Amino acid sequence: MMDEPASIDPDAATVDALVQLSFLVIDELGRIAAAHDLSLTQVRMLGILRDRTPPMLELGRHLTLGKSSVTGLVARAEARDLVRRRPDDADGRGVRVGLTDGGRALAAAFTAEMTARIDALVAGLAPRDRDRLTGLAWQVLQRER
Amino acid sequence: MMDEPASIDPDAATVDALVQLSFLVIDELGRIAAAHDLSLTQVRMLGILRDRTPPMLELGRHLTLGKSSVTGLVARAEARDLVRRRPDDADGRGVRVGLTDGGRALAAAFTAEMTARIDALVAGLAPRDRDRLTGLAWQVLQRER
DNA sequence: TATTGTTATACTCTATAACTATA
DNA sequence: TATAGTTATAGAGTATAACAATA
Repeated sequence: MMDEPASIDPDAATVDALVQLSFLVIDELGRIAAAHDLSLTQVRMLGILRDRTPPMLELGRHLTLGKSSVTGLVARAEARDLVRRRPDDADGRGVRVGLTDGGRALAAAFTAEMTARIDALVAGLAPRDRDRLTGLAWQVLQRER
Repeated sequence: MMDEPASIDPDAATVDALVQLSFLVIDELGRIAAAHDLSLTQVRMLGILRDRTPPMLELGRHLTLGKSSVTGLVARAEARDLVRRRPDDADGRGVRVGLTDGGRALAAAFTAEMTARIDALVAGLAPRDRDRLTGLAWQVLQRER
């Protein structure tokens, strides 16, 4: 559930450790986001937009959100001058979303704080162990694509 | 941000891998929860209540939620017969929250599905690597207490 | 007075359905 | 007719402030 004691299943310890670590990491990200008055969804949106200016639907696909959810998300971010909506030149129905300078700065600030915080989390590990953890996490991620 | 490319910082790869893996794990848990019409918060609450019958404020402390948030959370779960509220014998102001049989069954079902899903995630790792990952995750968690 | 909990209120996030404008 | 997006509406989650009852 997230604070299970290890039990009969020999892999329960693995599940446990992974789930707890994941909650820890996501909580940290949420805390950093909240300090900037952002939700994790807003943060993810800013991250996506750093190297793209997608139409609304495509942005929604990246976030696994329906189009009306994206409308609201973008509207709130636009009200804070973090993103901008422009009509799509190629498609008269389309609207493309892009970062403003302020949005870009906020995304950069978040990334910096996130890196510092996660680095601090693994600071207790020996460099070799840090590399092992990175490699193992990567292996798990690779199989999920 | 969650899909950063590795870059200058030698530890960026570690941050990246950890954040992405965490989002993956939490997303999976969210999917399982959603399949049972539960939010992650509801799931966490059920997990906490498996071996406790705490007062509202204490439940809120476990979830890092304010008391009014807990009131709503518990009210919705109570409406679905997952939890029950009882006056606290020891404190006339207090209300204790506990699982119903249905809530307990749902918590157990969730745990089983979660274990299966996370096990599947790490199924690609050699047993020795799985143990290493578990140990490393644990090391990180230990230092955070 | 301090503490436990609920109520009132408000805002974000998400979803479904109906609607508009363009393709 | 199909697609891109918005609007209307509704429910969950969270927070703050005001309030009730008990300590």
